[in-house]
Amino acid sequence: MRKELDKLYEPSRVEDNIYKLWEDGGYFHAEVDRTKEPYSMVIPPPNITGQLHMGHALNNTLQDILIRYKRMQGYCTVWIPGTDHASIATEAKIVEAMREEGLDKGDIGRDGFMKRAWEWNDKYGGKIINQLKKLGSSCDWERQRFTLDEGCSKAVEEVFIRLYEKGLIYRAERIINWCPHCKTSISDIEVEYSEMAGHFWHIKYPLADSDDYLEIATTRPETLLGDTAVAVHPDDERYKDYIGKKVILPLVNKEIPIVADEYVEMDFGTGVVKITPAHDPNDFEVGLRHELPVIKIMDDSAVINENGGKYQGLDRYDARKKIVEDLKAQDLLIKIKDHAHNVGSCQRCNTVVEPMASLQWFVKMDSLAKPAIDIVKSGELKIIPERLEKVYMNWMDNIKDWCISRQLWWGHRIPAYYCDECDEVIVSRQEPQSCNKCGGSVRHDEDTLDTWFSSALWPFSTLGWPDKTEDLDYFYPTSTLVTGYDIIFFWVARMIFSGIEYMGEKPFDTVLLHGLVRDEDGHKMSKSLGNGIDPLDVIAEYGADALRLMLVTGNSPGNDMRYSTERVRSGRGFANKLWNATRYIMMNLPEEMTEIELPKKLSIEDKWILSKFNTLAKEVTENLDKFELGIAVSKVHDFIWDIYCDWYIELTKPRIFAGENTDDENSIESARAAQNVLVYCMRGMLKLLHPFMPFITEELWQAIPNDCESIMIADWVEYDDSLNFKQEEAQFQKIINVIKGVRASRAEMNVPPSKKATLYIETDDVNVFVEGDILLKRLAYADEIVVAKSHDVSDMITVVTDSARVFIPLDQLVDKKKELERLSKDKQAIEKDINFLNAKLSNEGFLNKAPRKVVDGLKAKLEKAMDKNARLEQSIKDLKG
RNA sequence: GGGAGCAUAGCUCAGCUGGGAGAGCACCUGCCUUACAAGCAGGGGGUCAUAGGUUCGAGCCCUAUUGCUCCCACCA
Repeated sequence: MRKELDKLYEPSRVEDNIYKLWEDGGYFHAEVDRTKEPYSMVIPPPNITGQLHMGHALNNTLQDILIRYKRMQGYCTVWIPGTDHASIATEAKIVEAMREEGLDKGDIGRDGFMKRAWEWNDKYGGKIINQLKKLGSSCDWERQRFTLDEGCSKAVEEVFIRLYEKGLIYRAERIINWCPHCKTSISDIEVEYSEMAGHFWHIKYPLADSDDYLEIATTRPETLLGDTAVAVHPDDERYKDYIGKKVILPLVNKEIPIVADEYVEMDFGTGVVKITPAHDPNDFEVGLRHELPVIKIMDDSAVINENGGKYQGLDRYDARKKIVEDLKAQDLLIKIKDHAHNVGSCQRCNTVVEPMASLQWFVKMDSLAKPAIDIVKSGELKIIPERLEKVYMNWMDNIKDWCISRQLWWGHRIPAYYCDECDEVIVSRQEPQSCNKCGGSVRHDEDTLDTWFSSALWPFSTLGWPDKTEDLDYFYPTSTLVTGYDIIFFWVARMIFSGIEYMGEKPFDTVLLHGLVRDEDGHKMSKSLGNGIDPLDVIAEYGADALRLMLVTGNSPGNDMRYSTERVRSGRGFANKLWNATRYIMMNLPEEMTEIELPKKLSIEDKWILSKFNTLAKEVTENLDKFELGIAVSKVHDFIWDIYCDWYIELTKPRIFAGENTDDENSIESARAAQNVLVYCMRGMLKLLHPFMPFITEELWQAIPNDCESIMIADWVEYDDSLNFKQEEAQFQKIINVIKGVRASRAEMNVPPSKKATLYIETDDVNVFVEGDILLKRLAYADEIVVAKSHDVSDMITVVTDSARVFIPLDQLVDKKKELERLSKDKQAIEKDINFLNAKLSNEGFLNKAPRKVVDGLKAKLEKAMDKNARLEQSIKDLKG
């Protein structure tokens, strides 16, 4: 007995089982197969602290569509999953958890902390992986990786050492961004700037040798504690005479020089700038040029340190307040002006970052950036959409050295060792016993590396690098990288230069960038706003397929989209539609029909749909190859709903019902043909839809007669030229036009379907309409069809198409005046068309320059319009009698 | 300061190499027609932001303008 399908599709009852079937069947895993073309992707590894959010859902839906499509096409596919240790985010969470127990990092020490962190990873790291499965992601779970696992760590260490040996990694004192909350340095791109209302404090800096003073404007008065000079522009006439003299630093009462530096802009502020080399990147540069001392005035928590004199121990903002008060008291404050300026905050914790001079590790970017620019410029590595290439280029062109050391414990520890005796720096794979220069004792660098340092290696570290593995050899470079445009700098760019540097080859052929998923009102979904929608809730209520469909429909590369419950619902509606279409097939399929084969004798509507399906398969394939996923899925959706369900299924009903309980061989044969075509097209549609909606298509595939045992839809749809029936398609369109015309007329007059009528069809295509007799009866609500070259009738409702006139004898409804009005209206419309077409076709410029195809298309249209017009004229004449 | 995107039906958005404007939802009318009322049939609704230009032809290409959004940048 066949499994009977329920009336409603309930995704929650099938999705988990289906996923298990795939996993158990090893469907997602592929060993290297050199007889096949490889297609590989690496997942953007979600953070172990993370919860699946809509961004992940979109990202992984797109990837899953691509990998399933390629897998079906017969590529040897691999999609490598994994997670990111997310050093700063994870460490922050653990510290927070510890705080609740009344502990801090110092209490438990580095080893104790690491133990906790690994426990955290064991406990929560797998969570998001399971959530990805709910979405249907067909990752190769046997190849799952973690940025801190042994292999990835080995890759990180190898890269660090190689770059160091090449002179591309160096350690130096530079101004870095310091987060006083996370208590670590962060890189430039981890700082987010926002405009804030602030002030300009105009302060007197008295000259040392006179009563005169210089007026200085600053937005951060507290930094004056670290001033070691003031600067003016060398060409500034106002201050020329002051250069080389000294001012007395207010409150600190220390003499500092007045220097000339072109960095100062004469037109801005007062034209005099205080120089605080330890707390401003520009001032740091000025300081280097003038050999100024670098005085740090804050500690790790942005509290004023011993260099701040009486302000020591005050938080930076309290110090600001106090300093302003003191300046005022000493009559050194000239004025306070409102001033909006950009303030940088830590991307993780939103604390205002403090620029600070600090000894850190950096990656030298110049030589790494160049080939990474060239490879995109040359088109060897494609970025989709193309316009985002500019964003990439702009960043790469202006790239600065990358601060990679972090004062955190959760991460890859920097493989550098320092000699206590002679300050020798040793970078080595193995911990040295003693200094190789002086024999003194060494200590390991306390710091770890930026999380993105390890993610940058992801496309090859996951394939086994630095070992020469078969996976690496076969699958690298990977094929497509799918990620959000918001991490072009953090990740994409760094993977590109890393791939080129270490592998000598780009990390992927194509980057497919998508946008953000916003909430229904267009706002960014965020935890702090509390407007995030949990994909798992959506999946539980509507099914993963519905969510996936919503996410991919109308999605175009690089564009943001809005989450829409309404559209998820229509996704579920579509799943149900497909479910019921299959249900219809199975309800009407004889039990003994377990295999299908396209019959030799196909009716006109069979050829019509097969031909249309064939075109669909071709187009969808083309769209997918161009990464036009949204367009592809719309086409499949529309075909299934509008062509297959609304037309073809209805067309099979009269044939299938006629084939039941009868001995008539023709009827049975016709019913069988319909059944075979129904299943044939359903198979094809399920295949085309499978990458987008894998669960329901799999479930239905197993319900219909298919050529596989249990596991999937193994292959993609092939375009089949023998199924191209252009002529039948055109002919059948004539029948459709008549059906539509009749329905429209009847609807206009509120005639219920239950009221049947004879249709008198007047046409030159008698055979076509005779063949469509049985269909017309059902779909155009007729009890009888009379087809002839001409009919001599009167007092009937008239429907005119481009190939026929149809007369409907609904006597009591016929109102000559109204009929005339309706036909005249039709005629007006068609005349407008004809005028338009004639105008175009008599335009010489158009005839000479437009492509042949377009001209021919319009000519054909004109011909049809003229046909229809002639019929309308005839009918109007008849009516007027 | 530099750069990018968006502006199309009441709402949310497609529109792939320029060839007579599309979908979903909403709305109106009629249908429980033996797959589906989460449905079916029929229908209304758009100066494609504005102004120029290129072209036989522009929602699409060019220029300018307006409005919204985003990214980048050290102006103290």
